[in-house]
This record gives sequence, structure tokens and C-alpha cells, in this order.
Amino acid sequence: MTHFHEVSTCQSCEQRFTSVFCKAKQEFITEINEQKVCNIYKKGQTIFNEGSYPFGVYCINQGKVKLSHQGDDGKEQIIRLLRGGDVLGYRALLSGERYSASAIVLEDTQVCFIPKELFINVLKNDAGLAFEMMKLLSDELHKAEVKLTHLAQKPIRERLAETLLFIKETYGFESDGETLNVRLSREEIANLVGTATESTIRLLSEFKKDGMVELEGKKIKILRQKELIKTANLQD
Amino acid sequence: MTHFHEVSTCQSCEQRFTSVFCKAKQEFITEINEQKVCNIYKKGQTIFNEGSYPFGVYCINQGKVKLSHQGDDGKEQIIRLLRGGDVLGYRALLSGERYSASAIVLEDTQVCFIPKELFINVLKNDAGLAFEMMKLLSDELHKAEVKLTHLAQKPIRERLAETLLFIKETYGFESDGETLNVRLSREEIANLVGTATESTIRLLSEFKKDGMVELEGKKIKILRQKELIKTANLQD
DNA sequence: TTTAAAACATGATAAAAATCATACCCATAG
DNA sequence: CTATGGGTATGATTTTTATCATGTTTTAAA
Repeated sequence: MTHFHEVSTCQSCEQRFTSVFCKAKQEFITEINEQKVCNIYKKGQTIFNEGSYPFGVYCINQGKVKLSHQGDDGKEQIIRLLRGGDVLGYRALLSGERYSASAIVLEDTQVCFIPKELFINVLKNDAGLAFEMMKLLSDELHKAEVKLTHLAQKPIRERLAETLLFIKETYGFESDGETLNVRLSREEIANLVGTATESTIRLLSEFKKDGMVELEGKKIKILRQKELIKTANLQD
Repeated sequence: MTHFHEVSTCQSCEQRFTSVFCKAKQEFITEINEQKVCNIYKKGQTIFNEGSYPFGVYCINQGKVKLSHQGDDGKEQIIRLLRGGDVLGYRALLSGERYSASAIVLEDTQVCFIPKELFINVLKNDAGLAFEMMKLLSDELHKAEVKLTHLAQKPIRERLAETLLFIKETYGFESDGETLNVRLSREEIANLVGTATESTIRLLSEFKKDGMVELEGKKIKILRQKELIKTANLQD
């Protein structure tokens, strides 16, 4: 069982230098601190569900979350992976729509909830934070557009390699410096890559045979990152 | 040759009620009006190029523009279609990066340029506009995520049908009420769908044989929209 | 500890889509 | 007028990927 530090205040939060909120004015941080509600979600639990209305935004203190979209035929598509410091649920709230994706916890996760009214109010009165928010949205939009292009143009082999590198960028390695610091099922990896589960399993085996990765249950070790980058065939 | 109304002022601009800028404070609109630089681009011309630095944002007064992304192997991916009232180039500017896509004019287009400093300054001092901007970004992000899911999960036939409907949503029909009001090459349609040009040509012929569309050079008529919607297999 | 269910793995096959090849049409430059 | 090239069209073939089938392993529950 994961042990969590008690979340006392936003002022002392571990994420206070990495989250978007770090640029908010002091007075608003105080206010957020007073109104926030913290919660711990266990692996597999849902923070919010596609189709329901947003009542605020969620700030991840510690943990890992997947954001997934339901395809028209019910198949999951994972559109983002989130970690401590990331904010969640702002997209729907700003658009004034229902959630277009579900947030599901990948491992025990501590999350602070900030009510809609407060969030909107702070955004309207704190240009700095508003600006950070726009930057965040722009960055997400950029990532989505790049992914879109790769999805349209790259073969699965390249996309799987890219996805492994993306997981590494997001969650990093365990203390051994080579094991990806998250446990995802083959199906989840497939839903991140945008392919059939069997294809993902097959290609992972190939990567293993090629010596690029090592597989041990859900543990994935990246043995030869350079080769993996070459396999991903990335420009930059 | 397209004839353009003289763009006198933002205050009398045809797009003043549809663009994001409609929510800006009066004083800022005045300032924008004074500093804007209008330009006419001819079909095929480039407004800005992927990889270069943004110096401002562009506001389309009249015309049609495609935003396209260069894939790692050089293949074009069209990520957005723009029309009068749409703003262009804000993504890179807000992220503080180079343009990640090129803006190329599909037909003679009139565009107003707003310098970076002014745009940023207005955003920082006009919460209303900043909010509209966040909304716009959120909407774009949503669209990108939906497209991403469809790209990953739907067959080309469905995606082509969806793309035709999307073109119709964006540019509407000509006065006959059935001809798509834009001329795109088969290759451009393919780059919108995310497929090979030949596949697009083949499927368009099938759609024609099925009586859903009529083809006459680059003119595309939507004859049976309901069937096309069914072919697209959309949830909502 | 046994047992059921879920996840993983792998081969065989089928379907989807890309690629290659060729031909046609048509606008326009010489 | 005619030649040239770009876009369109279509068939043949290959490649990629999904699906189906089946067995194995792992996980979690009784």
C-alpha cells in the first residue's frame, strides 16, 4: 500500500513548483488552499467519467492517472498520461461541456479538488495564471496534433517504440535506471498506441528478441534506448 | 479573381461578431485596429511556415486556409481547416515555440496581422478575451482528441465520410445547397483523412456509385447526407 | 491450496490498406 | 496544334494489421 504524506497546505505542497498553479498570485493560493478537498483514489478507481458534468478541476499531488476516451464502438483510447503536479479536468470545464474523457487511476493517487467557481474566479482575476493555463492548453494541443500526424502516417512498430519512450518521459525509470516506473497492461499500451492488443504483444516480443527491452510480467525495462529511438524514427 | 471589401476598421469588420476578438474590450479593439496590418494572399501562398518563429497572430477576414503539419517522412497532414473569423498562429505564440504547422491558402484570402506584443498585452489585460482564448484552445484540443481516437479506431471508409461532413460543416455548401464550397485535390482530402491518395480516390468513386456523392472534377456534391452520416458511423 | 478468471502469448487466417503500375483526362505552355 | 505534366482513375500485388483460435501463464478469489 502506498503511503502518502499528509497534504497540509498548498503552500507546502510538493508540487507547488511544478504545477500550473505555481504562477498564481499568493492571495489566490491561500484561497485555493482553504477550499480544496483532498482525496485518495485506489488503483482502478475513477476520478471522473466521460459524459458527466465537471464541478471543478483536480490537481494530482502524487500518483498516476490515465485519461481515456471511449471510441464510438466502445474501445478505449488513452489520450494522456498524468502524474504528480498535473491538473485534470480543465478542458471540459473551460469548454463548458461534459467530460469528453474518463480519468482512471493507474496506481494509488492523491488528488486535490478545486471547485469550479473558485477556479474560474481565479482565472478571471489572475492574468499570470490565465497565461500559464493558455500555455498548458497550447502545449497539449501541440502534442495532440503531433500524435495525430504520427497516428495517420507511422506504422505500428514505430508508434510502439515512440509510446515506450513517451511512457519513460512521463513516469521515468525506477531506481534501477531502466525499468519503466509504471505498470500498464498490454491492452493499455495498445490503447495508447492505437492498435490491437495482439499486435502490441507481438511487437513487444520482437523488441525483446532484438534486445531493446526486457519483459518481466508488466515490468518493462528499456535496455537500448538509442535503438528504440531509431526504431521510433523520430525527426527531433 | 476574388473581390475583397476594403478592410477599413476592426469595428466594422464582417467577422467582428464571430471571431474570438468579439469579446475583447472596446479600448483594445481600437488599439488592434490601429496596429493591424492587412494582406491578401493568393491561392497556394503561404501565410507562415512550419519551423519559423511567430511574430504575431493572423485573423482571417475572408477566405479559406489549411493548417498542415509535416510528417517525419515529409508527408503532409492537414490538421485544421480555417475560414473567415478564425484566428491563426496563436498556438505557437502562446507556447513560445516555432510554428509546428504551415498555413497555406486554399483560395484568395484576406488576413489581418496583429503583432505579438500587442496580442500578448491585450491577453494579459483583458480577462474576457483571455477566457475566450482558453475556450478556443479547449475546443481545439477536444476536436484533436476526438480525431485522434477516430484515426486510431475507425476504418478509412468511415473517416472519409466523416471528413466530407467536416468539410461541409466548415465551409458549407455553394448556393445550390449541395456542392461543397471549397476545391480540394484528392491528395488534400487524403491528407485530411490520413490515408493514401489512391484509397481516397477509390472510396470517393464508391461513394459516388452508392449515390451518396456526385463528383465533377474537384467539385463534390453531397447527395445523401443521411447515408453519409451513417457511413461515418458517428455516435453523436 | 485450489480454482476461476483475466492477462499474456503465438500461430493461422482474413481483412484492410498501401504500393506499384499504367492509363486517361485535361489544362496550358511552347 | 500538340506536347507536357499534374491530377485523376483503376487494376494487380504486396504489405500491414486485425481477427480468430488456442494454449499458457499469472493473478486473485474462494
